Amino acid sequence: MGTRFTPINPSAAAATERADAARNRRKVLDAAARLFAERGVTDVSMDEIAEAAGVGKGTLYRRFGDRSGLAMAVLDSHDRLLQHELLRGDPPLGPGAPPRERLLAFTDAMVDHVERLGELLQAVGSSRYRSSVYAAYHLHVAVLLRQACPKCDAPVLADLILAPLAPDLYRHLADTRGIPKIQIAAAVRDVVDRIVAAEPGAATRI
Amino acid sequence: MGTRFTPINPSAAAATERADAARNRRKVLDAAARLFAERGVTDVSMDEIAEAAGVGKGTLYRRFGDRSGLAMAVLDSHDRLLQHELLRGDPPLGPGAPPRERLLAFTDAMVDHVERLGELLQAVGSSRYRSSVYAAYHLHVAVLLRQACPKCDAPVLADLILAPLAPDLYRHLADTRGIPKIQIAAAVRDVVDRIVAAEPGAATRI
DNA sequence: GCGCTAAACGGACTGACGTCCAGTTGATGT
DNA sequence: ACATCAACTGGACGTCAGTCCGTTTAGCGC
Repeated sequence: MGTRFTPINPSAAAATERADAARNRRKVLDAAARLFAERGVTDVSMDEIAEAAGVGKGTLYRRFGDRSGLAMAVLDSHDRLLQHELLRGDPPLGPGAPPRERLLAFTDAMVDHVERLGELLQAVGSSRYRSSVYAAYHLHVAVLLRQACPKCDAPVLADLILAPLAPDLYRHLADTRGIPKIQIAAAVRDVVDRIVAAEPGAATRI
Repeated sequence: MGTRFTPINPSAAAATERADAARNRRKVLDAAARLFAERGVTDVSMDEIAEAAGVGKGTLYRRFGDRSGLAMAVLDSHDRLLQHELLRGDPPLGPGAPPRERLLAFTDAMVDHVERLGELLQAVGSSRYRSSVYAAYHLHVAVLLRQACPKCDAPVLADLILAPLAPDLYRHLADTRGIPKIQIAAAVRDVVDRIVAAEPGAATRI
């Protein structure tokens, strides 16, 4: 009687996914991405997405849990791309550069990410913190921090470094306060730089 | 035909507030505070609050705009208390201590604040950034930053310092990850310290 | 005291999220 | 091929946030 399948982790479904289920998942993701792009994330209802995808509401909710989960699934491909850059891309974003440079490249990339996808990220809301995507970014920062700043409390500090990149704050700064992206990115760089710079000789470690 | 009164700023109502309106405002705030405390913020519906307060739903929404606005109004007294400490309390939280010490005292106080009121703050959500309360905290930090770190981009940096104190993140760290409050507070202090410490001779300015 | 009017009141109404369950269908073993 | 069953499907339904508008009332000038 418990959960029969726990559709927890959405996009990359488990090994054996029934053909119709896979088809419907794609249809929903495509319809959602299209509607979100056309009319803005907040102005599209779940019913409309189900309708546009040609599936019932039950299906939609079964696969994606809730609105937040659907938003996460739509984001997934973008996040994978960025994760790929972090793990296998060219330095300084990818491996090979000193940790400080990689951290700075990472924050720049994240500012970009949030700039482009802020609306979707806002739709995800606080459940993002419990997602594997967030965990991956967190791990990335924590590992670099441990190298660049061995005495730091890297696991917690990593969250604090990610905090300024929260979509709510970013959109407040960019949209409401009208601060240009460059200036925000520079300020974030500055914070990271100051955190890491306190550690002497941290810049030459490859 | 426009907005007839713009009940924008809630709690401390404009000079001339009709007696029945004031009475109802109190009744709603009291009922909301009680229900929130008894059963948790997320488990109380707006209808229940209206019912418990003995007013109609229209009244509730007229005065507070939406759920977020009501949460902000309930928070207001707590925020006033903290603001009072910042402006007129004893050092290092209040005036008289060097800016670095005041900043550290402020972040400690905010961690406390979020620890106690996190649920309500989460109910407020991202509209908090547009509130006068946030503006006040922001100003406080920005002013101290300008003293402690003249070359910094204080206006933006102030937001970045406030970001780690976002209730979503705090509750994730504290509740989901189980990190003790002391450790979180220490990490936040550490960040601020590193931002400010880069500025030589900033610690002796009163 | 007595109308007058702007402001406040309250509950019916709308639309959206998320649940539930009875019916359907794709995969698997024989 | 076919039976079997777990997994999937879809739309009716419940709940709740937020809106609308006809009714009521507090404050005010006379």
